[in-house]
Amino acid sequence: MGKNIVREPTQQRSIEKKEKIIKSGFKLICQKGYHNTNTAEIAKEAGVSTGIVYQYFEDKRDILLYGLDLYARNLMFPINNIANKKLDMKNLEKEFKKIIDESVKKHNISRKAHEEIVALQHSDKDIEKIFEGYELDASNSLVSALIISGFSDYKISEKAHIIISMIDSLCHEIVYHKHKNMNYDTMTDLVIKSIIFILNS
Amino acid sequence: MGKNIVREPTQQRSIEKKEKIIKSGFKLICQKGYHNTNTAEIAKEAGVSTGIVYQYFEDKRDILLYGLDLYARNLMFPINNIANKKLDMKNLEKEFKKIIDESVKKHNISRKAHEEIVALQHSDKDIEKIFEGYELDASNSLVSALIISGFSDYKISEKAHIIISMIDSLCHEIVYHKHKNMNYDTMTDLVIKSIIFILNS
Amino acid sequence: MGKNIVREPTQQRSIEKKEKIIKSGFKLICQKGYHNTNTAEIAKEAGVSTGIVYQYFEDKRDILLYGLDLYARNLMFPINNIANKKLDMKNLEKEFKKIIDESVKKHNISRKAHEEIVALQHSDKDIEKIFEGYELDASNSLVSALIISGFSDYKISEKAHIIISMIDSLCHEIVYHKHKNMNYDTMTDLVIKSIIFILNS
Amino acid sequence: MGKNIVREPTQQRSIEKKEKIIKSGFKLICQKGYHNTNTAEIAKEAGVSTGIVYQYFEDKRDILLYGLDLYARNLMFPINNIANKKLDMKNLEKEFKKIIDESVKKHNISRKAHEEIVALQHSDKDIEKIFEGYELDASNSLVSALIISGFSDYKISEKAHIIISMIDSLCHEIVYHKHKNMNYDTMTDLVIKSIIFILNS
DNA sequence: TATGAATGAGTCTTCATTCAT
DNA sequence: AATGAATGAAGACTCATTCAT
Repeated sequence: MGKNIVREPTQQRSIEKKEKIIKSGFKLICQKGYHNTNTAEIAKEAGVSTGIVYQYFEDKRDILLYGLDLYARNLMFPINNIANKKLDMKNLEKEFKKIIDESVKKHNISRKAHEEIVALQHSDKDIEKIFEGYELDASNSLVSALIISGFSDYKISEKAHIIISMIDSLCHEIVYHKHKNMNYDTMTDLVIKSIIFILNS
Repeated sequence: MGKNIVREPTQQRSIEKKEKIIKSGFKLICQKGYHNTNTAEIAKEAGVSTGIVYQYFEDKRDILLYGLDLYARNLMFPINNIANKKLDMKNLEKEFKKIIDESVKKHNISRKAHEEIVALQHSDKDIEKIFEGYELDASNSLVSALIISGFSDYKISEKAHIIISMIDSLCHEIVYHKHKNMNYDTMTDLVIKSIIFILNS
Repeated sequence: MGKNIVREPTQQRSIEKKEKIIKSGFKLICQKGYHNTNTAEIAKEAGVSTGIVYQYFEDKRDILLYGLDLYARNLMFPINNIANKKLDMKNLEKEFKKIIDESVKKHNISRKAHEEIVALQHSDKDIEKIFEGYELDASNSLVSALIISGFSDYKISEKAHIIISMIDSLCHEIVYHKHKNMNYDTMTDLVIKSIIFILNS
Repeated sequence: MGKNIVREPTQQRSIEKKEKIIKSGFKLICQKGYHNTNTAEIAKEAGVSTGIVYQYFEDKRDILLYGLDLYARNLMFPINNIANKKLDMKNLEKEFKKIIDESVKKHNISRKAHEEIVALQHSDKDIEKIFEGYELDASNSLVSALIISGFSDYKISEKAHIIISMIDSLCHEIVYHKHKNMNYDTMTDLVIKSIIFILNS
């Protein structure tokens, strides 16, 4: 009967506790998967009792939602950060090298986490919505940066999407380095050249 | 906790029954997710009793493993099919258009299934291994096709990897069409041109 | 997601098991109250595991509902049994004495049970409905018996209702004998005379 | 498990606070049932903190006990009010009509509350005792009124008990009017006549 | 071989009660 | 005296796995 009352913490210590739970929960979920992580573990990891969790969160899923909100955007779509940044057209290679480097740096989320998060999208409509938003933002972000920088908007959505995909794939390869025989510098170089090629198409 | 005795069926009817369970299990897992599918459902879908499942399979996970083995390679990595195929160098655009079209066609696995399978990789070391193998195979497949077709093997692994990523991303976009405002013909065209650019780099 | 599948037992042993659970559950609920009885106890009392309970019943409440259906009508409204019975108009006192005696005998449900059941009505709309039906049946039962026996139907609903209330109160007093100083024969006699007085009003 | 130290408030403000908690608790328990009302809600309704509740009360049940003590007697047994009142023997019908009307008026406690309170009796020995006292008081009350008014004390306890039961049943019927087709004036009339008949038996 | 009833450990969630401040 | 955050035991329910038939 009637939704549980979820307290919105106002005191500093409470806010910290809530964040601790989100952090611990998100960490464990990323490490072991949502279904393999139980609330007791989350509470223990956060150093609180199981009961308190339900004063800050609707339910287990709610913890995840907060976690995504706090950590996922940047981790999953670091390209968002370049919005409204003007690119130096004379040094496009350098510019994209920088973007890729930053993306790799931001991609400091474990491979497991990344895949778990991707997977969670489809078992939950809300999560799916969140991620569609992130993707759209990333795309728009790049589009606006390109237009500000003077690129024509000819086929710009499609170009942006392909570029983001390429950068994303490259980052995954570099960060998770599944294929030991791959030369990442070579790959990066190839990707950057392709991006510039695409932009000039 | 001693290992369950799992019978390896020899009779035709038994073999069919085992395959039916694998098929039903894989189907349901793809549709609803591994954790949202229980063994009773799988048995029911397969038209067998819950008990019999454990005569053919170690446990629930085992059904999935068999399912992946039977169905995942082609569904997840359709590019595997081009191994040892010689490409017509004069009509590379057409050749890659054909590869992409086939990939899209093979990608007829639902988005849910795809994401579920991706997710499962990280909760299970064995599944992860299976998929690394698939990916490697896909890469090797393309590399060998390219070499047979006369391409130099200069940076060939890296190129193949990027190309596969691009085709994969494109397929997802086309098949799941998350972004309604994207023109897929334009995208396909851009991707093909980039691939050729990469190959000629 | 999707209601649990509740099996309707067909085999004799299963039917017995289901009835055992209902019986045990109803017994415990009557003894200790619905909220003070947990599913583990019910299962233990019935000699089954907790899991099996949920193969036969939707949930804990469902056990109660079945229990009411099986046991409550007669226990709570024993007067139902006189439907379509012709009363001997020459010996009305005897007839009602018999009805009261039978009611008392049938009232072999504990006071606790009775009160718990009454209480449950108001926390559950379905249970309330069930009991309204029982009450109505009891009333109709008496009305029809009276009319068959030749009583005029003048104010017959109101009379029947008052009579049933009186018998009910008397039974409770006799069965639960809260008031030690009460002479039940005297009370019964008074009640019977009042009933006849009412019928002749 | 040592008994909680419960402070007996002496200051005016504290006394008011304690009463506020009792009132709020009793109100909520009557509205939603004892088991569906939690201490946090009671505290909130009373405008105090959850912690303070345990300075005034042993436990949750204790609040209820106080509530019953303060509010239940009159609500459940309005006939108590006629104690030591002399009845006008020439206008007995009018007298009992008045008693019934007052009882109905006093019965302005919701049906839910009434049934909840009845239910609580059997899950708790102390509550049971309290109610037995109330009932006895009601009975004695009527007996004394009758004797003062000149009735013989022949079978007087039994008569009083039956009369109280009849009035109680009538009130419930009128107040909760479960049976839509019942004419309450007719019923009241019948009941009064029966009462007088009983008294004259 | 096959059935499907049965098991019981494990999970999420609630809430009376306590305690640091 | 008061607060309300924190505790943790307990309960309903699920489901992979086993077992009697």
